[in-house]
Amino acid sequence: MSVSSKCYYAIRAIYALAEHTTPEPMKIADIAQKELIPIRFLEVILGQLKGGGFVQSRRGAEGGYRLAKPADQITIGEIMRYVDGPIAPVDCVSQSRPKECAFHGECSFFGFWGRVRQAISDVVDKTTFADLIKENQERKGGYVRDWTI
Amino acid sequence: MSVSSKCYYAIRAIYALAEHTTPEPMKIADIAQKELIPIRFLEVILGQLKGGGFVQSRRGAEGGYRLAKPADQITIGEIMRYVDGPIAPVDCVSQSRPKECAFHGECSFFGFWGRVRQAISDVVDKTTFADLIKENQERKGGYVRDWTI
DNA sequence: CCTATTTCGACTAGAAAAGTCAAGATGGCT
DNA sequence: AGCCATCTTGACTTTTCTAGTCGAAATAGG
Repeated sequence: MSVSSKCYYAIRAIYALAEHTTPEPMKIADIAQKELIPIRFLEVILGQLKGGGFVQSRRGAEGGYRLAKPADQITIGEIMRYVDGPIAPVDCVSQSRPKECAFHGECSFFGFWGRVRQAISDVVDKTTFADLIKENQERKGGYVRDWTI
Repeated sequence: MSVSSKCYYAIRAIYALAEHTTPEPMKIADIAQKELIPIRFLEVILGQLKGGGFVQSRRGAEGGYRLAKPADQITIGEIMRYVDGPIAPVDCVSQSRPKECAFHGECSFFGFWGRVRQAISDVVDKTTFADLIKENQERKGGYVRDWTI
């Protein structure tokens, strides 16, 4: 029941990009340093995330990465699914590509595993990176400036 | 985020023993056949479960395994933890043996992973094997005879 | 004593995870 | 145009875990 380190790295990389509000893209080396990710491995991961449409890159000097969409439109669950595959304790209760097990419709555990999967989804699919950033600003600063009118 | 097949086998083995209500112990071969578990692998698993105090064994002819305590006193979560280790998406939020990560108290994800772990625990630690058996009797038979007065 | 059965530890093949590396393509800057 | 920092790609390695397998010993009942 645990997330691969690759997946956690991916999540942290996205988080770093989400916190990086200035317009120029963020360099791989900066992300790696901030989030303590092996730089060569991070290259691989960012390449994958680009393929999934989560980040964009700019080459050349002054190049780097930035988010492809606003942080409040990316959930943690999306990234977990994209990097680690379906979120399901056993294959037969996967939402996206359920796999029939040997017990077909007569499995005594189908309902149970379904409830486990739902419990996880309820957390990870309802949390966006914007939510996390806000949560941490509150925790650190004690308050968050609210710009809404 | 998935359970090892060893762990799922262990859960199914316990379930088979819980359903086996006659007094004599149940043979490994019978459990293996009923739950579709490779018999040699099941030997390994039952040995481990015995070490954890979940099952008892009797050797020799007419030997076999039986539960060490009633089915309503064994939760799925216990078995999962015993076989697969702590139930936690990342090591730092494990209840039993949390492992400090490189970010110490300043981790932006600590709260989030904690909520994920809690969501899972809320399901697996509150479901006993007796609950599962009852659920399946209701599903199959349409009703369950209630022997309580 | 004999036999069925459990028990135990060692062993292994294969896959996946985690990370490394080198060489080439690209784009901004001077 | 030329330089250089940076991204891009794909192959490669190393380590760890998974999912078993196997053989021999111990044991209990008949």
